[in-house]
Amino acid sequence: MNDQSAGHYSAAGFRTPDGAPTDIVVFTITRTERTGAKKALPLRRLEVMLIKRKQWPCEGLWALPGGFTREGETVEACARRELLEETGVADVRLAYFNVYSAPDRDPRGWMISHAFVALVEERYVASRRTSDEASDVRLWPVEEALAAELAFDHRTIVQDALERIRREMLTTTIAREFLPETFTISELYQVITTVVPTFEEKNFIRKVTSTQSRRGILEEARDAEGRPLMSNRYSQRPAQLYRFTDYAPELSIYG
Amino acid sequence: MNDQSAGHYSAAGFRTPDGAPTDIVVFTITRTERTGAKKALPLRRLEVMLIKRKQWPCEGLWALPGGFTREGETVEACARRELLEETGVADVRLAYFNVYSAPDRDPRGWMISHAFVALVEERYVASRRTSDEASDVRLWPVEEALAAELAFDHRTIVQDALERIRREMLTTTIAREFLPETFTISELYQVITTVVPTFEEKNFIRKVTSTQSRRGILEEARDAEGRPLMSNRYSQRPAQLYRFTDYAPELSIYG
DNA sequence: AAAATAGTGTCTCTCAGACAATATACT
DNA sequence: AGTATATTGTCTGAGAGACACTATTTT
Repeated sequence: MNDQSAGHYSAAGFRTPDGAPTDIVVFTITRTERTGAKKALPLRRLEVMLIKRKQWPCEGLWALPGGFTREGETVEACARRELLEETGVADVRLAYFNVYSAPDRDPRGWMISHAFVALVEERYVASRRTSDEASDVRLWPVEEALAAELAFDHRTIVQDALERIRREMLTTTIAREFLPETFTISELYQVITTVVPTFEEKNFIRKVTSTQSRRGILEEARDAEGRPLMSNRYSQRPAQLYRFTDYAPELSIYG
Repeated sequence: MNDQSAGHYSAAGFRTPDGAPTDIVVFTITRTERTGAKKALPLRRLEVMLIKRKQWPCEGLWALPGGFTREGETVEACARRELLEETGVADVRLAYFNVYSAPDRDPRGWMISHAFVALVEERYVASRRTSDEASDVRLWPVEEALAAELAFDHRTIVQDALERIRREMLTTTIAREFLPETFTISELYQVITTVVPTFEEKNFIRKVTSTQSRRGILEEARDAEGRPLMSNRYSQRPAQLYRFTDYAPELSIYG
């Protein structure tokens, strides 16, 4: 029985977990302007935020940010707090996606970990900094992170998170998390293919724009006088700007 | 610090959870043959398995089956074990779907619960029985269960599980979990509408059968000589039997 | 003028959706 | 024969997909 839990029910004297940590997979898309004077879309790359561990166990290995849930807090509150403490990232949307409970996953003992995923614009992670537990915080290209040796079972967690956002990128409007409020169709297409390299739609603009099939997920951006807002930031000819609506399409395999 | 965890790492002396229980939401579709000699589809109803609690806390209230994870077992193994111990249900597919960690969710202390959902044919739950912890085990029509006072936060958990299977019923082929190996289009349609009452497709047979839009999720059942297998169990004119293929369609809002 | 990217016209094929018509077998 | 359910025929309008063409701006 837990000596701090006097007065609490003991589950028939069973041993209880040594902790309920959280791990947060923070994805961002970095943008690198292409060299040369040509107007062109920037290079985009999907990256994941990792911290270098200072302490045993897995000292010196790169790991996901995260830490132990405290009494009186939900696991989501814990994830939010740890993300801020360890990396300085605040005010992001966190989505819970899985639990990791293999008995040998953590040499410190019996740890059942709760994994969250967050998608952020690059500027949100600009404020990242080191902390007591991390000697370094940096963004890793996802493929590199998956090829490296990470602490604990964090490679599996990153892999699972990646599969999750790939599915959601195609079935929900989470692309908006990586985009400014208004954007061109090319930018949207580029974001989607950055996360899901296998995505290919020939007539993307037609599909996403046509009355029926777009199902109203996008609307044209207009100024106060109702004139279409355009952008020629990445192109010669100005492109129409769009924004996501609040509409959430319902998908079905049956019709 | 946990006195049974001598030799284990202590998370800086933080208090640890008092348990990591699991809760399992078992859905089934009951079939009741309609009275009268007419050939007709049976009445189907979505039901959830609940047990009546024998002990404090929430004594006498209906609750989800579940229990505490033991050292050396994953939360999924725990869910499987508890389901067998408490209800006699074995060999079902369990899907993890959420964690419940509100600090006050369990009067016994700090309990972080892991919720699983299972879809089973009615015959799987025929073997249900009572146990040490449950004075009764029975299937509740889902709407009744959601209107009743359930133990802990189990009403919320059932609600979340229901939303989850409603989404999956339309986006995956989980309908197969409620159907025999071969079935008629009418049976499939009935299963879908039982779980998702708002589902309505006028020309369902055309959609699910046509080359393109069915995306190959169904195939006609045939006998050894290649003749189509038919069933007139629920109809005058025999209906073609189908089975699900292994094909998992990929959905997208972008095309 | 040439290049680069945005967007449109147009054609064909298929599907969605509606409804009528036909098929099968029970009462 | 009448009825209940399954399945097909047929028509129309709309979209998917391909590709050539036009538009706008920079170099």
